[in-house]
Amino acid sequence: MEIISVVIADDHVIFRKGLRTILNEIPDIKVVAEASNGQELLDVLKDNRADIVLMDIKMPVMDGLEATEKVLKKYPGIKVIALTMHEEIGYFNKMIDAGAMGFLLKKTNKDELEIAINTVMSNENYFSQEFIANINKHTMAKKTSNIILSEREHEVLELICKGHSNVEIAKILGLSQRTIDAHRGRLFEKTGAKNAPNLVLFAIKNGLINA
Amino acid sequence: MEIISVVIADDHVIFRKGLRTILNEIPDIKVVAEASNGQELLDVLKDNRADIVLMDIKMPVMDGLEATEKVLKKYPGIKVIALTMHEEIGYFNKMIDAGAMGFLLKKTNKDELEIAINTVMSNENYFSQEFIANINKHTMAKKTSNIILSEREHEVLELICKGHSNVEIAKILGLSQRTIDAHRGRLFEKTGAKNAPNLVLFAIKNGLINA
DNA sequence: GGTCAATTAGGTGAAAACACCTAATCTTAA
DNA sequence: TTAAGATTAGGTGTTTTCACCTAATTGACC
Repeated sequence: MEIISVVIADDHVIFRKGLRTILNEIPDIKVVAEASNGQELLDVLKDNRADIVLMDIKMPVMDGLEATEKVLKKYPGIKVIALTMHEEIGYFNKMIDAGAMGFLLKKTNKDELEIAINTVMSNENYFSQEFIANINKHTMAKKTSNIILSEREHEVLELICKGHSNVEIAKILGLSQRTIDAHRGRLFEKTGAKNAPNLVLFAIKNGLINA
Repeated sequence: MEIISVVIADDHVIFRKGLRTILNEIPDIKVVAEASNGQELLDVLKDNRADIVLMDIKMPVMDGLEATEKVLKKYPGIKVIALTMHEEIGYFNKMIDAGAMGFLLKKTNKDELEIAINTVMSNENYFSQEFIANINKHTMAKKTSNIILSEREHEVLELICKGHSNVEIAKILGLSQRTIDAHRGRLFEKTGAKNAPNLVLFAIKNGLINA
């Protein structure tokens, strides 16, 4: 069995230390480098061969989404496992599109880390149980992933999230209230939401607006 | 100089490991125990003398707020330092009331940890720079930090965020619609929101609900 | 050239939200 | 013990939301 080289990308030094400590307890796994954001990750990968990147999503300078795309473009052999907080579940599809092969919650443990790393090393996807549970809940309820909003709908959604009424939005966009009403209705249809708060949550979960 | 005994309370094992690793690198500091929630913390304190508790706020079973109150009631000599994510800034005042003497962001480092621990050991408060900066930003913008919601208000807010109507919330809580209406009105007053979407954003920005 | 989706906009009407008011009860703190 | 805040609930009335319709225009795609 060969040694598996892991690079950690996370902006919290405490979390990196903890992850490194735990991973180094696992035989055949070695943490070769750490990075505190996507840009740093690209830099350290120039000097370090890596099999796995454990990637946080929210990072300053360059986030995990962009970093995943760039890393996989330059180093297609590297396998990216996303490490996400509960709240960032909305990024699931985006990270899949970017090429991530695994998804773990940050409250994971040594055993799951070992399983996840071994699974993706054999070219299979690994998604944590709790994560799948949440995804299913979302997809069941509102098929989050398939929803594609038009530009106008997106625009209206943003203004709704900011707390503007239909009349206000109409004024801002220079349209009739009835038009905004129609867009809103279509947003409800597409997202499965039944009122404005539902829409706000949807938008935040899917990273459509910055909270 | 005596050895400072530290207990860590956080539900993320990776974070605990990282914190322990970093703290053990500091001379005169020793991590004597870990707990994954408030209840466990109370249990481990029965068998371990502690000078400092590094306390996460969001924890299952018993959160950091309740745990801080109970710990300080039983062991008034212990100093609690809150370790918080960016989003939990809204709990600042509550933790102060509960008796926390320090506040650190989870993206802190070894040097700041050392300073914070030494500061509270000499009976002074320690609040991280970024934390103070954020508090100010919020207070400037909308006095976020001063806003303290009552239990009921918090409960109603959560249900509003989930997209429930007043009638539904009334049914869920077994109250009159008018009562929910009153609570909602008070939420508007306190938060400065003017409609439900505003409330949802407020709640998410202050970590009051999990998106 | 015809179909499809997006964008625009209107009518109607029920339901919900939101504003502004009073007021009783209860707990907690000064 | 009084004052303050939390929780409860009602009255009244305006505004907004949301549902369910139709329908014209535009641009894209096959």
